[in-house]
Amino acid sequence: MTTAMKNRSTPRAEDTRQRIYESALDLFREKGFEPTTMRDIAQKAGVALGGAYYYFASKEAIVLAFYQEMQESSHQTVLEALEGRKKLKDRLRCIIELRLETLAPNRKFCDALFRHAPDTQDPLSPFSAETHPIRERAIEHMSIAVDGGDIKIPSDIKVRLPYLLWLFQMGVILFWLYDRSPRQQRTAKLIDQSLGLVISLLRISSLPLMKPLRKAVLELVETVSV
Amino acid sequence: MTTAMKNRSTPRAEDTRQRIYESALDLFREKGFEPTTMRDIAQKAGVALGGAYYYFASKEAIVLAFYQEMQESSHQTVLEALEGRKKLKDRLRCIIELRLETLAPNRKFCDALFRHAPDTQDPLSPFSAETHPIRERAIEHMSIAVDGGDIKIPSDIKVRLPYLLWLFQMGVILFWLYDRSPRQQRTAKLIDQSLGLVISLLRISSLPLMKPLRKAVLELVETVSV
DNA sequence: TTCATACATTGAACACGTTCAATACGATAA
DNA sequence: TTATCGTATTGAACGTGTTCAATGTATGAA
Repeated sequence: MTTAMKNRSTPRAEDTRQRIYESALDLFREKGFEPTTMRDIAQKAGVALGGAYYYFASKEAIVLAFYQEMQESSHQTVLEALEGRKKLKDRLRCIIELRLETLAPNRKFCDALFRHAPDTQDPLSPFSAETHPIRERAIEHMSIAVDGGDIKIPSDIKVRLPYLLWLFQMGVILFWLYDRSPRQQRTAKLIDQSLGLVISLLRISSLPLMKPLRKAVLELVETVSV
Repeated sequence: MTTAMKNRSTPRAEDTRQRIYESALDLFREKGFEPTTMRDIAQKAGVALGGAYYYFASKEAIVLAFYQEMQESSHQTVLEALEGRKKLKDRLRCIIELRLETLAPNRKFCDALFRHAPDTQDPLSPFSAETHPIRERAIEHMSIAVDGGDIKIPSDIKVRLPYLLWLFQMGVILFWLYDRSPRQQRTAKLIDQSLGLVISLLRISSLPLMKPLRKAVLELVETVSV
């Protein structure tokens, strides 16, 4: 949608779009998503109210544009950060912490991203068909992290593991968004503990004894995610 | 809040409140939460718009009242349904299926319950202090299910297990709410598979070998839920 | 009966996200 | 230069959830 619009758009239009986008993010960062009104955004960008809707389908679509841009611009950074790290635990931690660092200045409005999350039909849901490309790239990071890691993954769960790790990451982000503890200490603790658990589970999952359990988990994942 | 109001209220007022409540639920069931307007509700109840707000703090508060009422009225039913069932798997399935049956006619608007779920500060969140009493009763059901079940639970996880099972139940409900498959077949599958997995995990967790893993899980739960 | 008071009810008004018909603009063709 | 046409921009208007000052109403005291 965004791209299609870009093709036909004047440089001038692209400029207006950018002004609206950045005004919105500034205000979101300052006041949060809900307290910021579309009238605020339009005014700061120097356009009429309707102008904002010419470039963005809705207020939430602006946040989605941010989500998309963040995902795209993070690709290279993630690859570089993974260089030299061999332990899977470090590689996963690396991805998650990078993401939180990027999100940190935008913590006040990112909750809007999860507003319609469970509704997979909603275009703005992280699980929707519309956000599929964004999601795939995030999952790809997990895939890379696993492949270059030090832990042997049973072949049967290997296909779904990146998706599960992405889910895990989304959970951490969600927790972090609403973590009111000073300096988000609880999130730090959560990451430590849950990463340890994930690694333990992955190690254990290789035991021949665990085959039936692995299978049960996989079937469940299939049911949930198809 | 509701109770405090009840104490001082005239029978006439209680009648008005009930009319508003039932009109709202009727409309929610028919059209869903969002498409139903407070003006619709007021009109159907035969009061002015402001009247609805005299009895309910917000549109979502009406849904919360429903949630509360459902939880209260389900207590006896759950106890009776658990009678005679010995296998933990059956006991858990029983509770979950009862809940889904109760929710089924209201499926169209229950998504409103999860709208602010992750924000534990939001009074309407199932995780908030305000909804603590409702939550506790639901968790108590799980406690009863476990206690009367056929599976020996390690003492260290026994305290937190009911809470975890409640979380599990909430997850199932959330999945069911957005399950578009015919007759919600996917939810049925999910319940079967996940219950099997839960039981397997509980069995395994008793093995002495699993002590460190149990501990790791417990610490994580503590971090998340404090 | 009359008044006082607390409870109950009203509907206009507000701010919001969103829509849309009308208009301005700017590049291209004549 | 002028006319044309698709793009860009405008702001009034709509329907929404919510607020609130004003008004009505019943009940108990005098």
